[in-house]
Amino acid sequence: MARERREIKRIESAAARQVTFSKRRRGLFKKAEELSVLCDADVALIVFSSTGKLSQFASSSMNEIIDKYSTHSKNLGKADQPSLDLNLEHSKYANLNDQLAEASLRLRQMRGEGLEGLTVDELQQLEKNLETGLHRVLQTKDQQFLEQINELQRKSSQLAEENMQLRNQVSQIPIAGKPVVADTENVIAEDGQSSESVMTALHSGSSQDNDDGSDVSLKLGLPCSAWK
Amino acid sequence: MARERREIKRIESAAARQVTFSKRRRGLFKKAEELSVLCDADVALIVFSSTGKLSQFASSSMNEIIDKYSTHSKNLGKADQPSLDLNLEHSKYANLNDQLAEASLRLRQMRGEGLEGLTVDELQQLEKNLETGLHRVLQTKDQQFLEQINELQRKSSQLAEENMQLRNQVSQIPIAGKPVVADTENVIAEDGQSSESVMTALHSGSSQDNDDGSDVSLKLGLPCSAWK
DNA sequence: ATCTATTTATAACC
DNA sequence: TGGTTATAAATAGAT
Repeated sequence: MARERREIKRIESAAARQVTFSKRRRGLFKKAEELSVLCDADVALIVFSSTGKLSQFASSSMNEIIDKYSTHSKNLGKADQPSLDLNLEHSKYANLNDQLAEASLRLRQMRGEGLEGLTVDELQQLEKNLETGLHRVLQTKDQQFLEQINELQRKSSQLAEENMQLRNQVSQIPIAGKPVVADTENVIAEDGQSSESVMTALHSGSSQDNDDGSDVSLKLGLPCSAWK
Repeated sequence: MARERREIKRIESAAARQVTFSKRRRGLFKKAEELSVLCDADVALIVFSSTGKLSQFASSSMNEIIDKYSTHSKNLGKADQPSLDLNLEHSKYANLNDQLAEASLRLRQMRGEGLEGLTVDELQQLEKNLETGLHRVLQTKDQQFLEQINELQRKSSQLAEENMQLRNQVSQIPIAGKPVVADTENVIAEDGQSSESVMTALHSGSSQDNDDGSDVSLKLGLPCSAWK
């Protein structure tokens, strides 16, 4: 059931055998439990690895099942007492199961499924919850965008400063020909302007123009993959 | 593992349970044998159907494996029951617990809580889900309002008709004094008008003016508690 | 342990 | 029960 079909025959390599044992054992136990739950069957599974290690599963109690098995061909079906432990475990389990079912139902309803049986009041409550949730999600998203923008802005300022220093250094290298002072001033002016436009976008349209916010990084020449 | 995922939970329909039992039991036994052959393991599998029928598999001899199992159990402690069930119950329990935690987290997030750790992509997915859910909830609510309105309209028409018949009867009772014909005509005209206004509300503002829709029943004199 | 390409198992139908 | 088919799971082999 995989890359290649594997012949059902003893695996010679001890390492491979161990790996397969581990994987298949898990699957076997899972299926044993599923059968017992789905079909209300009593299942007992005992496995000894080739190294002699024991694994076991029993849907109720191993001893109980083995007893039942032993006496099955014989005569008496004796009344076995369900242990206190089992009952307790079962009720805890059932309780958790109920909670999970409840949570799943609510999730489905929030996704807009299974609404048929709801009253108008319930629908309105759901609507309110959804609107609240949506609002908070949008707020959080906005906040993340703002943080990204701030971060990008910080980086760009830093880069601009480094840039200026580098240009200063360059300008001090004696070169025959034209001076570079005018060039440097030009660059500083450009940086100041772009930084200010970012600030503007940040304060005016932050709650609606998030996607436009993403473009800021492009303008700054930083790749999208650098986000988060 | 099929047309649809099936929740691992007791199948209520006896017929379906029987079919699933038969199919899954075959699969389980097949895998038990494969494990024993591939990995040179000693495997014993005992299954009692919900009707009490026994099926078994043992890679060597069932009694031999059971004996080996008993020996192991003794070594691990006299009371073997706790170790068996507890481990299994515990893993089942933990698994359920995980599922519940997952569902709760998602619910919280849909309610807009615990969003701090999410990436922008995750937030946008959440936003999309919320919008879809909200849209479906609104649609369902609208539909219920429409149904209520239709029902109220039907009732009001019926009442109006009864009313007219009653007035007809009343008008035929001989009374000294003024005739009642004019009065009757008046009432009929009023009913026609009110019915038409309901229709108008229904077709024009159904998707936004739901709260106004509730008032229709008040105008018609039906109590809110009669809804649903 | 984690990741895919494949093989199996199997749920819903007949 | 015994097929058929679309899908969900398991898992072999590689990382």
